[in-house]
Amino acid sequence: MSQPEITAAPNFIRNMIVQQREAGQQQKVVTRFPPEPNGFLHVGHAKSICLNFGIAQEFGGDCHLRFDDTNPEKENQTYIDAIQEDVQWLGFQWAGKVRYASDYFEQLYQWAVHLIREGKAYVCELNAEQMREYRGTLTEPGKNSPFRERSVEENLAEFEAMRAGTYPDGAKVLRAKIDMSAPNINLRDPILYRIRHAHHHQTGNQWCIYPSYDFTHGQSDAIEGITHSICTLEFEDHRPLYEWFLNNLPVPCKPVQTEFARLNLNYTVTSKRKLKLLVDEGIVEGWDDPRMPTISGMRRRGYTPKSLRDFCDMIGVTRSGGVVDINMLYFALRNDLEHSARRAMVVLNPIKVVITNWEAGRVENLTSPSHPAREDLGERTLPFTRELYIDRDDFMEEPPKKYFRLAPGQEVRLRNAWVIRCDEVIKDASGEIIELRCSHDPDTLGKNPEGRKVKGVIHWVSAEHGIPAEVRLYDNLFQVEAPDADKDVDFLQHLNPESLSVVQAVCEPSLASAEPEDKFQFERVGYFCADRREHQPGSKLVFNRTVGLKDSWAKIQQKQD
RNA sequence: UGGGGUAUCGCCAAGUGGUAAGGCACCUGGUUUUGGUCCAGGCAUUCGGGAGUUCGAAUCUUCCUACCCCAGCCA
Repeated sequence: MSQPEITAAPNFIRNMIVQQREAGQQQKVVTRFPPEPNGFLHVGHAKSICLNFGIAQEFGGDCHLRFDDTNPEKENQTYIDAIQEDVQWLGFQWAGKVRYASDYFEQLYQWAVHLIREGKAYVCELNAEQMREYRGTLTEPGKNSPFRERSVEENLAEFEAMRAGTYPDGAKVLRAKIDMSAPNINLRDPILYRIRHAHHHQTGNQWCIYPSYDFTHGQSDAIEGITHSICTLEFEDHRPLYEWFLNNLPVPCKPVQTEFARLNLNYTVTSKRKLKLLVDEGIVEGWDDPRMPTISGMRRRGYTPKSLRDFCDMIGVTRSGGVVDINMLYFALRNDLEHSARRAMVVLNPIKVVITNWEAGRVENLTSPSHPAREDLGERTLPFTRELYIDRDDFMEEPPKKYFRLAPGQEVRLRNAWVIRCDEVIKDASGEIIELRCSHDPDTLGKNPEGRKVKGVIHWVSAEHGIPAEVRLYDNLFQVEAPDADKDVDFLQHLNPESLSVVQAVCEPSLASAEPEDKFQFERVGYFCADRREHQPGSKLVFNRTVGLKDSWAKIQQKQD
């Protein structure tokens, strides 16, 4: 059986590259994925990763991993390590070594000096508040800084003094001299360098001035020979500035910036600030909490790299900003897991069943394929005994119409085993059902009973052989489609109080040897993944619910209500 | 009210002057020892709105409307 392939549709960026190649303009393709190491990567980054690495792959080019590390106060090595792990886990490998914008600090400094010499940059001593006033507003032009016309010599000396550590944080900045009345605010003499007496994770205490994003990104692209600098829409306004630097500096080449719409997913927040808040406030257990839309969270939840890649292929790449339905993600997930996950029977909410016409002590070792369509996955043994557990959901004392499961006097198929009939319901003093007494039809193993149709099939586990496991049932972290849509309502108000519930389940014995990150379909229930951090084979079993199976019975029930 | 963008089915998205692909979701049937998977079928006389050009427009022109981004010494 082959797995259905989801292939990337052509998009405007790929089309552009194809056209460039046909026109003989751009033979080589070099892209880059440029995260700032100030947080963990999330599903939105996955889209960018798949795009940048995917294009390089498709056109036989390279994709670099470059940390955009120009703000030492917010960045650290933990993020750098996590980001690399995430990219590789997703299935991509960058060309050459990991790169850092900070590798280019000296070159950037020299280029800043070049601009000063050309009379295109100056040291400004306006403080932050004054700077804001001078900048003007969206509708009013700004006005020139009183420091704008300093001499080249003075600017050179001042900039050198900035680098030398002569001034405290915030005292002065280096600005480009462009146009304070430009309708595009980014062109109103943007800041090139600011003073930050901070330790940098890569360059240590070598620098106390740090270049801004705008002064760093395009030039870094040029240094690396990037041909296509792909970024999200909010940087579109920066493109004139990106090009201004490339046009005014002796750079080795001129990369071209192209923007696409970032991913929005309903029931999800994808803002680093908000994700960090969830972590810092202890609302989730960390960046890799299985409820987080971070790549590491999704990994721990049980997503496969392929499911994420498929999802990115499905949603496409455009310039129109929409909101993708999370069901698309779930589809890509289930689609991959359906094919790759081994099957197992696990009872989440056990109720005891006694097979009255089965001798105590008798054990029948039944077997079942680990996957209905993949012999290569082997089979497992399912011991059948007099006492079993089934799920409480699979029994109803007063079943509604179309309920195919177990009910008094009604028959049901035990998956991979016999058909049983419920003869008696045992309750405790409070009226709660504690046991079902059933009889099995010994002539129904591997074949249908004669003369009657048994439609329902339920899963079960031997009470004697079943093994306990902690099962974590995850659901959406937010209960509304757009948690951060309303600026006046804190997005935390929309947290789903039932995003996690923990149950003690009983598993079929084969699960005892599951390794961390092994993925299973608990038949009729959903897909589960042995927890990467806490699951211990043979001793402490911990499974995370990745996503439930589609449940058409639930739909029927809803309609009946 | 300045600048930059975007508008095609509930959602994503092809389409670039020749008469609306596909996927998700949803709905019908069929198969099935998972109410899963799979299979078959259905699901935009219409492309944000108006006017115009044309034999012919989602695609061209024009006017309008809605929404998104920008006033960090963040990226």
